[in-house]
Amino acid sequence: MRLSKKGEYAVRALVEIGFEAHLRPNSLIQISTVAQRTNIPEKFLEQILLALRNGGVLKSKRGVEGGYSLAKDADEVTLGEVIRLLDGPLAPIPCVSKTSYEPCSCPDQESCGLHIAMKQVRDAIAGILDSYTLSRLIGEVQKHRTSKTTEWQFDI
Amino acid sequence: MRLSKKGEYAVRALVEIGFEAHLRPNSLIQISTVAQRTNIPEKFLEQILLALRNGGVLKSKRGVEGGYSLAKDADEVTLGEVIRLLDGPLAPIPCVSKTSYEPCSCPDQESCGLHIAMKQVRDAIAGILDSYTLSRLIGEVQKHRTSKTTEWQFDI
DNA sequence: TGCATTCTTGATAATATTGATAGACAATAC
DNA sequence: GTATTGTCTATCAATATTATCAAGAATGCA
Repeated sequence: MRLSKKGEYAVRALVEIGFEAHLRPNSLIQISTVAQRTNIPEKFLEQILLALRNGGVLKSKRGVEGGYSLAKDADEVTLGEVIRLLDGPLAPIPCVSKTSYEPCSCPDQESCGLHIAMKQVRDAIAGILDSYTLSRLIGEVQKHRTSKTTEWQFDI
Repeated sequence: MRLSKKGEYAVRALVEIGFEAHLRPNSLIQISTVAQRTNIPEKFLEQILLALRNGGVLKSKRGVEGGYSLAKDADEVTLGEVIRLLDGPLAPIPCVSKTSYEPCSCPDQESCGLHIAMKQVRDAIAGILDSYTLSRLIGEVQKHRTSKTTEWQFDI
């Protein structure tokens, strides 16, 4: 029942990118900067940001002064969307997935107890993650950061 | 965010064992029988049942007429307990796990957006699975089975 | 133009996890 | 004492995960 590092890094990087956009609208942020601030291996982060770009969450610009920025407003990006992009379906087992259903090996799905229970789990997870927007996340982070350390604000 | 085959098989096997106990109290059921009824590879199932036994969910008896049965009442076994035994913590990331916490690599956990969100996911998953008893599951399965096919009852 | 910068792409390596199999061993009932 | 059934340990193949490398392509600027 684990989120992969990819999914974890994706969310943390997005928060950083979204936070930057919040501080300096229309600015771009480089992979290397995000990697430094988040402790994510740079080359690995590269792949992740690319996936987010291809998934329509980020947009990018190459060359000097290039970098990444959000492709849409932060309140149109959900955690569910991000995690699905990097980690695939949210459902604990494929036979309860809405977005990518696959039958399981049990003799009869209708009477399969696991199926019945996991449908509820799936709905709970999707309910939380699909309604959790990046902007909400950034808001929470901001609250913590600004209340805790002031010098941080100048550190950027 | 996936449940492993081990976890999946464990639940399905337990339902089968519990169902048997419900039909014939004090009876034992053999690995091979469970394997046949559930389509689970027998030798793999062996390991799983062993883990459940060592975890206190099942008890066993060797030799002729031996087999497995529940070690406690079906309404004292929860899905959360079973899945933790086979798959480890329910938490999507270790830094929000209550049963086996581990710090993550993010610069500051308190202000980590992922942390904040995943705590909610963890609570939702645990809330469902830790209150979902085996007896409830068996009840659901029984409803489906008896309402759907009658011949099945004699098939055992 | 040429050059530095930055993202893009594909390949590859290292490691961990998963799913599964094999075989020797121990207990039980008859 | 023998057939049956669970116990335990080792091992394996396949796959997924995590991460790195290197060559390439776009961009801006001198």
